[in-house]
Amino acid sequence: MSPAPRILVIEDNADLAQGIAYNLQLEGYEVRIAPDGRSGLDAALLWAPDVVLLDLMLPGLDGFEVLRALRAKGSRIPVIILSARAEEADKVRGFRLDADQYVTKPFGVMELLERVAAMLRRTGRDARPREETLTFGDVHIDLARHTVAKSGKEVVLPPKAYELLLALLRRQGAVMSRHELLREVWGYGSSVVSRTVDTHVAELRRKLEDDPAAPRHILTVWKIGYRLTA
Amino acid sequence: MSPAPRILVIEDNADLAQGIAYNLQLEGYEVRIAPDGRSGLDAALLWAPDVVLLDLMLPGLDGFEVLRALRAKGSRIPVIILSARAEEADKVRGFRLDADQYVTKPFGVMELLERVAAMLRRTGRDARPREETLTFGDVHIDLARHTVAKSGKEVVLPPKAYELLLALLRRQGAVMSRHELLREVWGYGSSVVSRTVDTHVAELRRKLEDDPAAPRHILTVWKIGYRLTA
DNA sequence: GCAGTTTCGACACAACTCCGTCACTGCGCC
DNA sequence: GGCGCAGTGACGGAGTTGTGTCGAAACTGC
Repeated sequence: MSPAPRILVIEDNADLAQGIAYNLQLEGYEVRIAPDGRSGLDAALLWAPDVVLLDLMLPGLDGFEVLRALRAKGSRIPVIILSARAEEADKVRGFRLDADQYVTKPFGVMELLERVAAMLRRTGRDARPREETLTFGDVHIDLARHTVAKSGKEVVLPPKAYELLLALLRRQGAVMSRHELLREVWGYGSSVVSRTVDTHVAELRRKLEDDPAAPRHILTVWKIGYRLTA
Repeated sequence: MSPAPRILVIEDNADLAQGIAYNLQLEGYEVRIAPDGRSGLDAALLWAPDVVLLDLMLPGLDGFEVLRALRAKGSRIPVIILSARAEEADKVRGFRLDADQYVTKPFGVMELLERVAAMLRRTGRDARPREETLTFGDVHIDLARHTVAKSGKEVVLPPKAYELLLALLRRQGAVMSRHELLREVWGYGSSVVSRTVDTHVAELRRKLEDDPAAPRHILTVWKIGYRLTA
């Protein structure tokens, strides 16, 4: 097995960084955290990560400066910018400095993982003997092609439903509360409270269960949330 | 073994806080109590707990303000709100401020412990070599999946029965009075007096004992309460 | 502007909780 | 050892709570 892809997270908010790192590690990546621009830049140059997640608002050297310095040194490491500001100006500025992705906070973990995976696929660094396809029951999910098939027949899932499915699948077997799912898929700080999750779960059941009324894989756990089992 | 997860309890009711702290310590957590909003906020920022339990009605700085201040400082520590008010408005307000859980009083200790454990599991801070599965006889309980299985076959337990089972299991071997069980599972101040506990015990026996009429694990201790043995 | 998607409230329904009643069992007292 | 008393087990129905479903409104990307 070749070495795990390395992800550098440059983010000053320790809790957020930990959360991201944890989820990346779950995926089998090697993760390092840099709490400020200076150490982030050093790590990016010395540790040779395969992807950099870069917060824009950093103490000292800010994200833009880190990115500029990085490119000035000739590094072409793929950079995914994490930003609280959704402003167009920032986005343009980011891409001009050759950022590869731009994710605005709050973002869902699933979205981030998807982008990282896509990035690694693109650069060919994802050498892990990684299953590109997940399975439960007679449902197959092709991560690279972003498609879902039930007993060989392709099923079209809209973005939210797809991410919800991945979130449930990632914790295969474990219960996840509605709120937890909201955080993973919809992003932290999401204030959605109502039947939203249920609606999407219903959609998944409708499209993926043999008998949506008596689900065998996507199960509800009373007072707790949902659970997916193979 | 890595350091125990740290739990900060911000709660002005000393008895309640002590009770919660005691039970959390039993689980192996390091616990600190803050009796008001100001000291709670300080502790949350300086002591760096892994989870914060936050009462809403506090002297001085109230719970909402603490949470807001905490988030404003960029902290993303998971917060579980403890509230006497069950009103929807509060709940929405709490989630909007990015609370992670919302538990309304009166709550059972088991429920709280479950939520804390789930929270730590999610953030990956729970590095203790923690059993994810409990066993007695041919019954297995998977905490992460929130499922119970008897000789391999899954048994569906409603929330209260599940919590009751956990409560009994936690004190494996020791007798627990009905009153004690009420406090643990149903919450302090619970004034339930009648056959409630018995009913749920009966349900557990019905679903988990080979011969519910001659229980071998969930035993009655006359005039005292119940006891669970392996 | 349109088609597909997402959100969200309303309502019906299902699951669960609780508690009273009654029968029964274990225990002590005579 | 029988008798009465308290405590427990079993049962079922009323009430509560949480979930599934549906449809309309808001939104998004093209």
